[in-house]
Amino acid sequence: MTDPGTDKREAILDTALVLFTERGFFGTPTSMISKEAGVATGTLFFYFRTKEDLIDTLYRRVKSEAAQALCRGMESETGTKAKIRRLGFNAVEWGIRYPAKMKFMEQFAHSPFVSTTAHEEGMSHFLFLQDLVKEGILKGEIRDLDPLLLFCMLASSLSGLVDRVSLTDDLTEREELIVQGLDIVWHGLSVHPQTELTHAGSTTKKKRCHDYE
Amino acid sequence: MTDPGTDKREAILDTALVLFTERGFFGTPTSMISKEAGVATGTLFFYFRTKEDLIDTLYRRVKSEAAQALCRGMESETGTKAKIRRLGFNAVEWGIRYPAKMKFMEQFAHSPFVSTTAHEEGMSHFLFLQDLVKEGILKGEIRDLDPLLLFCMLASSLSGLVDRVSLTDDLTEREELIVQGLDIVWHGLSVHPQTELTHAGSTTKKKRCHDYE
Amino acid sequence: MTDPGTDKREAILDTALVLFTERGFFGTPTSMISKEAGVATGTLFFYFRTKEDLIDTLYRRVKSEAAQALCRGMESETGTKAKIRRLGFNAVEWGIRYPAKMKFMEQFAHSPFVSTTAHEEGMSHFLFLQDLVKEGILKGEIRDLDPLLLFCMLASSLSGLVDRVSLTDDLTEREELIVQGLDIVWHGLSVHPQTELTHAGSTTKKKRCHDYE
Amino acid sequence: MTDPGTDKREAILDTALVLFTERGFFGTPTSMISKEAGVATGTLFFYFRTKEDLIDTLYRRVKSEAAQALCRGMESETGTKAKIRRLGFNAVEWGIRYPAKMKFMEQFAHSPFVSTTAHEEGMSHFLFLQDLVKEGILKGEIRDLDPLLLFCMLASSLSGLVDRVSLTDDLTEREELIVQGLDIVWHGLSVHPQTELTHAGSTTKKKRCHDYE
DNA sequence: GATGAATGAGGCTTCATTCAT
DNA sequence: GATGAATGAAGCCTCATTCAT
Repeated sequence: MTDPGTDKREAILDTALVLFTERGFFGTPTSMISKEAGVATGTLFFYFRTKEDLIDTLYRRVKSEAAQALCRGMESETGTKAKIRRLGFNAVEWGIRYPAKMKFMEQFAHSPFVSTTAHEEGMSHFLFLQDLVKEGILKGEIRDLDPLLLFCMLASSLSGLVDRVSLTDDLTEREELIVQGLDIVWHGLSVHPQTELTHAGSTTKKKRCHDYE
Repeated sequence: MTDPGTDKREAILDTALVLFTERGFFGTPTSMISKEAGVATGTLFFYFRTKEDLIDTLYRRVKSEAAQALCRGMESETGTKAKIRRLGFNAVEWGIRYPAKMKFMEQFAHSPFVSTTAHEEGMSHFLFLQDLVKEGILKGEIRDLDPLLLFCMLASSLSGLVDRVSLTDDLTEREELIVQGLDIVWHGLSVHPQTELTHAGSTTKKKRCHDYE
Repeated sequence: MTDPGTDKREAILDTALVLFTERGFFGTPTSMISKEAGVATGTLFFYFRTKEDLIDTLYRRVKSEAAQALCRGMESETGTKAKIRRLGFNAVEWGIRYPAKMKFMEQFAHSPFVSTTAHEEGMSHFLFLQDLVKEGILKGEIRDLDPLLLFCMLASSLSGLVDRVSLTDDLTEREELIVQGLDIVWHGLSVHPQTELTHAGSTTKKKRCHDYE
Repeated sequence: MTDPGTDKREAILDTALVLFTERGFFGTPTSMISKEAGVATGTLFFYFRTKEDLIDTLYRRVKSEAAQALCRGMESETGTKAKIRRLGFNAVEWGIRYPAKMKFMEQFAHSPFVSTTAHEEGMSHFLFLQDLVKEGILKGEIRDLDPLLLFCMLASSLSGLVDRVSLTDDLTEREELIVQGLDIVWHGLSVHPQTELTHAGSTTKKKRCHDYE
């Protein structure tokens, strides 16, 4: 059913992702990757010219996948607030569901082992976020500050939110934290933070969700 | 004046800090450290039992130094807002002034090469931030949300701010960005964000600064 | 026209010859040979059991070809002097025309990668040279010295001559050098070197050539 | 007595020389060299940056040593004939005494593993031979042919002579062959080959030697 | 006949660490 | 305290060869 020629390549990529995040780039011998992936040492170097080529490919793939996850359902949202909320939910959901990929992105975001071109390509997937910010400013919904600053703080805040949410396994608590976190984010960025969430501490999820709409 | 026997130790630590941030832990051979520091290979292992011992020592030192920098002038501030503002300024200033140390902290914050005890010791220096948040909540100045969430988002936001500020060399622009960034942070966390900055895009720095006081 | 099944075999042999001389035996991966020859990796091992089998086949072929080139027109020459002159011209001409093959022979003449049997077979093609020397001795035209010594010095001298001639691209100069070189050789070997070339530096080719006849 | 720090370096060089000539450059793993030399793998790379650095060093050393051996006693000889005779004896003697070094020079004379600068440096040691040839031409003792040609053929002839002499272990036969070979060389190069050796086949060594003087 | 993905032993080199001086 | 030659385990990568298609 699956392309047999691609199976090993995929196995290597999957294994490498986990090992790299657990042990770092230099901490993970290629021999360990191939052994864990169930292939021969040579096979790894058949699909990837070098160890760096492997991490580069991995980086591009994860970045692109993350960007796509962030966009999910975005087009059906209308206002900037709704879009940011959707973005935040997507981000947190993805970060929680794929902790290894999340960690991988954080760890290698500024890594010298990832080539400059891969870094740039990875960054390009997220340009739509800057557009989102700029659009919000034009619409008068987001404060008229440096767009790049808004983008940086939006991104880092979401990352901090994922960190916090990851600390608990309770789904209800998670939901609660996400709502709180996104509210903080929106308060920080928006022009009219008066329309803030007032029942942050409540447990009636449904209701809170309406506040966003 | 200085203990001559400690000079070499210091030289090793200073050199290692720079090299580790530039090239990573595994990317920096101990031989390179000793050569750059102007000592023999054996000397490094006289002062530090292993390479990991060296990075551990470095980590403790930088973390402690960073924490101290964050606190500077904190005791003279009264309100929570003022304290957070002071904290933000301190953070950005330190991050800009010691980019190597900043990068070191980011890079090794979750590194497996730093021992667990060193990580814990490093973390303990920043507990006062959580106290600050809790105190703000009690005083009704910070929103009554999960304190750990507030802490995480405060920390990550400041980190994002430093990232953005580091992208420019223009001192005036930096000042502007810091003011904007801290304003966003405060808006996100505070109970009454109505007292917001309204002329963010203006060039009248002085005035904006007064808004904070 | 040509057997399509043999085309690939020939392509492999041709490519291998060039690559082996350019890069040596160990410096030339079989994968490089097959790629340059435009065939798959497996194909090479269909025609040649091992890499050593390939070089063995190559060695036999080149040696045999070289021997044949040396003999060209030999039967029509009568005296020993004329035969040696013809031999010399043939040798230099072949060495100049097929530098890759020449280099190949020099390089693998004592190589352990070529099997002993191939070496012996290759050597056998040149036994006629020893016969030539012995015949010359019997006829009183070549000095009565150790025949094997005469053979060794004849061969090495011709090799040195090719080396020198290869250094220039000018055809006239080449011709001149060949004549001079063969004269030196003949002076060294012959019983009556009194009939020597006297106008070595002149440019009147034709005349000098007559001296040989 | 001997410098202990240089012992290992020398052991590596000596071992490498033998192994390289026996098995070729690529056929000799560095691990084999270090094991045979009785040092650790790392030690080889402490003294030589790379495997190529090792062969380069070896090449320079052997070439320089060979050149020096060729010159031995040269200054006390007066005529060109005597000098060439001395040269020939020196060459053969050295080639016989150090067959590994001889083979090394032959094998790597055109090797791509030896750097261009090492090749040039090696060649420079033998420039005096060209001067010798030119001087002989000026004195009217050597034929007025292309000096570079004379040099090439002198060198290759001596090499062929060593090859032949190496085939026997009998000292008397060797002496005989050397005398014969040098006579052939001199006949080839000299202006007046009439003064040739006439008793080449005789066994009275002493006498033959006088013929040269 | 022909292909090329897959194998795994083995090569070159690095580097943390030791220890005699 | 300080040195640096010496060690050898381990890492990245190559490549001759096989085999299912």
